[in-house]
Amino acid sequence: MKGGKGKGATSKEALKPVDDRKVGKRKAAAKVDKSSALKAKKAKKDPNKPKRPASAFFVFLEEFRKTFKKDNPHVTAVSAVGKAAGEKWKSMSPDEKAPYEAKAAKGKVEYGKLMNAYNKKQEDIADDGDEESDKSKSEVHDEEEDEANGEKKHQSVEEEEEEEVEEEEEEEEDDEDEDD
DNA sequence: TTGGTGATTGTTTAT
DNA sequence: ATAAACAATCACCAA
Repeated sequence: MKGGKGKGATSKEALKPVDDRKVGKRKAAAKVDKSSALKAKKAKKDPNKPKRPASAFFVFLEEFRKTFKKDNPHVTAVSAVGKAAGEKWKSMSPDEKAPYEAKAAKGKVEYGKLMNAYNKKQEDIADDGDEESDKSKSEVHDEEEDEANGEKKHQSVEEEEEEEVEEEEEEEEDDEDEDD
């Protein structure tokens, strides 16, 4: 065993300082921390900034909400669904989560493409320093094509799914008759 | 009227 | 590598 996979890194998992509800309200903090972004000049909002893909848990959560709502039409509290979903999520077996993870992984790939385009744009803006009006004449057509085309993500895609997960997701959209 | 909060976990990103 | 923030959702309360 020479190498051992231990790797230096702290083998100890002492990470997890924030165990509790986490920052509690990141929202509030986020607002306040604008300084980090506007430390430069103006907090430029990134309209192209791709939102983070839903994690496996969120994918499951969406569906779970549906079920939960059906069972508890009265309960509409987000916290109620979150707790129930989290509890069940941990109770779910890895195989059950597999399909959710698969979808999440896929979304992650697309996110990589968006990031590529976004990243490129950021660089473009950075070039000027101030994005601004005169640059606007450049116009931004959706420039996300070649680069995003089949760009293999450098991130190693571990395909350790020995289990054949049916990837055929048949979405039957049965019209739910909205009873009038 | 508007929007922020609450709660879950996972992923993403920046330092 | 680690810490922190953020991803969706929906009803309610405060200013």
